[in-house]
Amino acid sequence: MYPRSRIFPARLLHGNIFPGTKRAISPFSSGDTSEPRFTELISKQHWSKLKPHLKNTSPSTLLQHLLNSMADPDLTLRYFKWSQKEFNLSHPMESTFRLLHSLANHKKYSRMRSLLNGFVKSGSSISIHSIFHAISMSGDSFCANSIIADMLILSYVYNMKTHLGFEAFKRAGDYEFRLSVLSCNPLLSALVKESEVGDMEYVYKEMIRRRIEGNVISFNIVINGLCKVGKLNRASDLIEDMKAWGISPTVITYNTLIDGYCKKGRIGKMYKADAVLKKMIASNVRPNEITFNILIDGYCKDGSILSAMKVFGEMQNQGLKPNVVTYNSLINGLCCEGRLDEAISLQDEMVSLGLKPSIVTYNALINGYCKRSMVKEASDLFDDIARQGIAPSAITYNSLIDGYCKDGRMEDAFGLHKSMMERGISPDVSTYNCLIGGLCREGNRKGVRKLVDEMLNKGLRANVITYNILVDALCKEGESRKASRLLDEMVKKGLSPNHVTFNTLMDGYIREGNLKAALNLRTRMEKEGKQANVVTYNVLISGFCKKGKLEDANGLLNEMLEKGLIPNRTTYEIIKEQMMDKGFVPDIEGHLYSISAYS
DNA sequence: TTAGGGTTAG
Repeated sequence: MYPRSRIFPARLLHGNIFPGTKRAISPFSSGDTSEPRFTELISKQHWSKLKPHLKNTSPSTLLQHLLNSMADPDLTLRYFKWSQKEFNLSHPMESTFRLLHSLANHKKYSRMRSLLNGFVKSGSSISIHSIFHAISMSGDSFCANSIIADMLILSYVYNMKTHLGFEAFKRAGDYEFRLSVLSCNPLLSALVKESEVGDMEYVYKEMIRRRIEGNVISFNIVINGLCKVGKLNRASDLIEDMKAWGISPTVITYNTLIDGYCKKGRIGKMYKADAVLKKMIASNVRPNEITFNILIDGYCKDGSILSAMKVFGEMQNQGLKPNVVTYNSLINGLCCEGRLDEAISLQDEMVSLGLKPSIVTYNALINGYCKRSMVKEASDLFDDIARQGIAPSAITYNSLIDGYCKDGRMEDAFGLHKSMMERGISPDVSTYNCLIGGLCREGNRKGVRKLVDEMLNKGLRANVITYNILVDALCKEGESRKASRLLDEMVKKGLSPNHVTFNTLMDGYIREGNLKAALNLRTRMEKEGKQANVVTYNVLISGFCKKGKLEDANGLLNEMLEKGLIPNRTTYEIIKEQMMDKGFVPDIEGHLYSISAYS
């Protein structure tokens, strides 16, 4: 059963093998009658009696002997753990894997997991290659090799060392270790959570190539990953693929795709989400509470409370009970539209149904008050929830801090920042973004610099929003050149500028009359795969208007409509104030009438 | 080991 003859030359096992160890004092040397005594001491955990013997023999030597003597792996493991702790040492990796092989051969899987967890936690800098080499050299059971490798990957993932788990997954192919869904699914899931969707796709493809049998959960995770990065068609196709593999999509599969359309879909996304719902029903998969919650939230975020309310009614017609999440989505939707009275009525309704508002409910309401400049009400609600014994979250603080900042009450905002730290809630990047935004509005450059330094000193990294705030502030101060340097800096730091970044800087160029720079920036943005959106068009149309190039502005307007982009209030204000009031009637057939709706 | 709600930027 043990591979010693193959792996370890005989002379290593039977001779005086360990440097500094004399044969005479080796506890298991041949003819030594004390072997049963040692195993007895270990099994009875008489460590104090065992310890004196380890003055002459190194703890690792004893471990080697236990492994060679084919002692009960439980006993060896017990000694392994005690000796590591007692002598604050790490046994050689080879011994660890010989022990793992022994445990695998006895099907002691939970013991293996715990041993591997310890190995992974010890954070050794040994390469995956060396580890896998050690695994294959310390046992001759092909099956045990694979089980150890599988569990090792799982340990990496559980200990938040996903990159090592991924590396091990890649290398496992070279050693022909056969992995299973037990490690692959958690690895796929961790990669999605860490936004490493490219790596997730690699794992998925390799699973197929290596014939690792995935299950419905594997597909659900991959579909979720694809949805998170907006690859909705691919996600949709995968549902067909899984059917072809004989795996039936579940309610979770469909919910994931519906949520993908709600959150990442483009034009007509709610129509597409609804189409998935219909397909799901046609496949005899019944929607559950979560399906309805996803749709309700989707309609709310799409600005259609009316549709959300219809779905809310349909959900109840189907005999499904709305829960806290359902109400939170609706309350937040109403708050975002400034319909606070209705939001509060819904809160009353949920309480009357026996549902307890959560911190998420209160955060939505606090934010709603702040957005309508009702900072007093927001702050009263903040105090009220504290009195109820509900712990505010970082988001609660951030919402109120932002409310104070936008109200110009920077002292109060910093007071809350201080008190959140006193309560043990760490300010995050959003907290700093709110405060930095407040100081920018005041034109307090020195304060901004100090705050950015404080944030970085805390180990927090500026994100895209931080940069966008700073870019905007510089543009508003007429320093678009400096702002463009910030754009380069963020790219250098590995952040990818988004629509807001480009549109803000474009707006800065337009303010300074530099239409050419704005148009160049649009080209750069599209080269980077970001198509102009409504805000981009508004900025550029306004830029042309300011230069008196109304025909060009009209051309852009048509281009925007042809792309299916829906003009917003700002678009119509530009049309009215910068075109029509100047006697130019834009040629945008059929769309002109909408202007009256905004005026 | 898989799905849903709350904060910050144009």
